[in-house]
Amino acid sequence: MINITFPDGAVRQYEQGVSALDIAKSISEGLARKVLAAKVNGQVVDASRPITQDGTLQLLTWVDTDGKATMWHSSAHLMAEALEALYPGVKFGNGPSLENGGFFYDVDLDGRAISDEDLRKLEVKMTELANLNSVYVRKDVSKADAIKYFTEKNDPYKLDNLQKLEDGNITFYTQGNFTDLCRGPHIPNTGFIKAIKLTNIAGAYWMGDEKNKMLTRIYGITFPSKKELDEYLTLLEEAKKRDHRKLGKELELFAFSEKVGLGLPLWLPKGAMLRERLQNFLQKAQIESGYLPVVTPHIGNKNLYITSGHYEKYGKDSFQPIHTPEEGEEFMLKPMNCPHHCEIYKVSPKSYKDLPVRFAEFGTVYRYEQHGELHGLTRVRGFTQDDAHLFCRPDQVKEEFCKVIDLVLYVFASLGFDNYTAQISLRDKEDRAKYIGSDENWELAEQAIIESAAEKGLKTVVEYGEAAFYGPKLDFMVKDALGRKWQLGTIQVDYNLPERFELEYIGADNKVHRPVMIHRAPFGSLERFIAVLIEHCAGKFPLWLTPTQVKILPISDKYQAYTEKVAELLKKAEIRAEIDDRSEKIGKKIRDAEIAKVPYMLVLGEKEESDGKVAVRRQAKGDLGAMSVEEFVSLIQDEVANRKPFE
RNA sequence: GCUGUUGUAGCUCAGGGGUAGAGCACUUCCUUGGUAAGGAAGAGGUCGUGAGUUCAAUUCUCAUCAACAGCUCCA
Repeated sequence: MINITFPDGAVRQYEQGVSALDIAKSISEGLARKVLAAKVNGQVVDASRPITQDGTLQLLTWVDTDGKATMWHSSAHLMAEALEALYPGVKFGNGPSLENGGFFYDVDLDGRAISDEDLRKLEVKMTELANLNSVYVRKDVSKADAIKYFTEKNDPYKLDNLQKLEDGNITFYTQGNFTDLCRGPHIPNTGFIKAIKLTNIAGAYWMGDEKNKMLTRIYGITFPSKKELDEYLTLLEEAKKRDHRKLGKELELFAFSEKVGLGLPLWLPKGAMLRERLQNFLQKAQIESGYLPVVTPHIGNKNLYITSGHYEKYGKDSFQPIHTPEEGEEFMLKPMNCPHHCEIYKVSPKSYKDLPVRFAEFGTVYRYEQHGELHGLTRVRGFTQDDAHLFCRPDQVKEEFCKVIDLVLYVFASLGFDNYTAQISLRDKEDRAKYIGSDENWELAEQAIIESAAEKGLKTVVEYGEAAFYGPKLDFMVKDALGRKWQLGTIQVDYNLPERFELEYIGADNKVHRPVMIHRAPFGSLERFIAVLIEHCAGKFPLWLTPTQVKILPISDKYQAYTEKVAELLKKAEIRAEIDDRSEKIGKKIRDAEIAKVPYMLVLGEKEESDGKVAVRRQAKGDLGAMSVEEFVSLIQDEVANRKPFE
């Protein structure tokens, strides 16, 4: 007999070799019908796997993240089975479940194109196969047998995968007529898959390497019932409504023009003013924290970037140099502010007493981003970084770094961003050739980041290979409406550029020393930050940022004089108000203001004029009743001063 | 850059080998209406661009540009 400990702490005895499914059945048949997989001693396994020794057990159902992931992974196998039935000879790459929900399978269709119509046929086939309740059967195989199987099947990708696996550690899973190389686990049988939606088709390089063949990637998602699928589809629709590209157009914040150029955003008046408020907000905080504003030009001599190393690394990803007609000198559109700031540092000799110095600039930079990468405001070719470079003594690095973390967290908190991930981005463990500088300096920089993050009690994840070429980073990652991850704030410790630019200061020992540089940008770029902000608040900006704070809605033009008087009072109180004096009914004016997501509406008619009041309506909430203009002004000013989120 | 999809009015979209349509927005007129759409009339498009097939192309074919989804990249 073995002892099984349940999540609630209860311990029960079972016969050795009992499966999670058996245990579920012993509790209730109903539960057994819902079990997708099991977590035994913290490891997710098939519910049918025999348990041979004492341990903890958690039965995984649809409510568990691991349960969902298992179901989606099994769905990928189901799709593969359907593909093989419809397209004999199809070759399979990898088919995992996805963190954001669903699964994909990369397949080689041998040049055949697949259309949306084909996806519908594939869904039908999958449903047909799912209804057969085929059991997912696990089988240990030797490497030789596995190679034989896929050689006969003529599947080079599976053979590729097999190469990396060790003998004795290889399993096949078979359901119905389909067998796959897979470590599992899987759901008990295909019957659990009740609702299927194949969402889209895209290309993907084999093993993620652009030198390899591009396979067809088919995305899908499945659910244990039709109802859940419908809910998912509704949620997707809602997410699309938050898309900053859609809202940016609707709210007249920014636009793009083919004539101006790809990835070069045009800020419309409302967007530009919002941007400026954001900029002023941060500038104020920075000045309070001892930053010194600097301004540098939009172009710089190519030699500047050769010195920094950016030219060698990113020359191809920059706009090509501009040549001066007389001297033949080469100038580049500024892709980074740091080299300029290094030169500012060098303008005057520095003493250890001068440090740290903190140069801040809302610097607009230009990068030749790959055509296919351009995406709304999140990935553009011209953007403004809320950049600053801190030059400090080695003994000051940690303190300065911690202060920057505080600033980033202050910015995020002020805007109600709480779903971020703090990511420590380190060097690639294998490929060190991508980076400049000595191992010693890298280790110092990495240590400084890790220690500072720990000191601030930040919950972090470590990602290897995500560092900048000159140093490691602490990145603040946020997801957009459609679940895509973007880097916003970033803090980087850099021992390398000071060396390349030969930056110096005179120490207390009267000797020459090298400062350490911290690169940092709490927003990252204003463009990307605003994009994420738009999606975060679904276009309903906090009152302190929103372009139009108040819409004044007279009932009819009889109240024009009173309307103008109210507008004048609001203007004096620095409240951004607009009058809707169209010859429309009040219902229409309200509807339009609601759709424009204007936070406050003032309805002005006979009653208000005679009482000297305003009838206040809050967007999405409705009538708040009448109050005096003074009361309304202090209501607004209070909300602005506290930087309340819109709700 | 790669793979796939799309490209019709300011916006959202329908249509289809015989040179175009809806709703919203816009303009004018009527209406002066109390918390999410009052009525009427009007204006607006060489159907992304270029070439080919055809008596005829916005519709079919090819190329090109752009947008979208994903991959690769991201100082």
